[in-house]
Amino acid sequence: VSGWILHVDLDQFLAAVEVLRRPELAGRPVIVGGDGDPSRPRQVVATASYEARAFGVRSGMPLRQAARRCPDGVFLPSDRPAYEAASDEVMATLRSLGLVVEVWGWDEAFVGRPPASSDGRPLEPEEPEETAGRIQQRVFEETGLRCAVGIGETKLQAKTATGFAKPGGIARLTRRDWPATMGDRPVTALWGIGARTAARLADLGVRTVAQLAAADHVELAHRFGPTIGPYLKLAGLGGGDDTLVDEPHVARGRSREETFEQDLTDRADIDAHVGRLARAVAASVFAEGRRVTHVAVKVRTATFFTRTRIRKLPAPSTDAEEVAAAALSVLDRFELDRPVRLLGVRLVLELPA
DNA sequence: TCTGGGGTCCTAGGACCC
DNA sequence: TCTGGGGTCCTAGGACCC
Repeated sequence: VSGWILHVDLDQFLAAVEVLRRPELAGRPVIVGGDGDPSRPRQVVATASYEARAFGVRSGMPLRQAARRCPDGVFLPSDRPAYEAASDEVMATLRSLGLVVEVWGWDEAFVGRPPASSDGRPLEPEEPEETAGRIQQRVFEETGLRCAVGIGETKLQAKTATGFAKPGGIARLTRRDWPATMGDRPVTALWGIGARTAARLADLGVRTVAQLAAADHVELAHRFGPTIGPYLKLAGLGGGDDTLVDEPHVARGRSREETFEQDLTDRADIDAHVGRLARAVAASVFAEGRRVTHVAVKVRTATFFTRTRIRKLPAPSTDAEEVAAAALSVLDRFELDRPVRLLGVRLVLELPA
């Protein structure tokens, strides 16, 4: 692409989709997550509308806690197919504007203007804010959804700028104003740096973005490895990837996991659930013509102790019964002597030639 | 009022071979 | 018998993101 990278992020995506099909919910605190019943445990908030966030409801919060904070909230079950359909519509709208689109999850995309239109004519130069405005207008017209747009020279700058644009605005962040805008912020303000990495950086005396930008890259490589180490310093400088890949994403794996409302203690139950999960994931990948190379099983006990084991199949498989049998054999390698809270099956997929 | 589900990528260490 | 590297494959776990 030429020039700018834009990052498009849909506002309160799941809640917005729900309000679209139930307009009477507009302006009300809407909380999407689990099966929508906040009286049941072991479910969390997927997305809260801004009205609900005003009550302190956040993503990842247990639904029961959300219900306490926001007793008049409208609790709705998570409806994946609806969100996938809405997401597809948004991405199609972005492409219809002649933009290069790299999809980044349900509710995000990096986009850029190609150097020439599809008929080969060079495009007129345009200020990125103008492009951003057209994106917001068209996405709203076509889908009824609002989005924030960040503008930068790299993906990191654009994505960071989006944080300043929410909700519904446009913001630009460049190499030039990066130090003044980001320098004093904690390193966790950077995409890809979480609490763990921040704690390890703090051991080196690095707490702010400016300190990270000035850190010794040899020391970072030594402490964090040859890939992550150099990336950290680059992130401190606001640099990094500035290319867009508009090929459709090819999934590396697919998984299904389930937290049980009541812990499982009976081995026959555990086997039955693992078999069921394995067959379900296998069916969904075989429906897309993919082959399975590895089968992984995840077990979380009542104490939240979580372990994963994985086995490579002798040859790539398209046989659901073989996958289920492999999952059960992997399960056999666990010591199942504690009540089980969660079971999961993940399949690693062969990359298409 | 304990802690979802679905992903991706990276690193470390052991096994094994030359 | 001991010792050394390098390289690849495999699994487990860590970390992060939406």
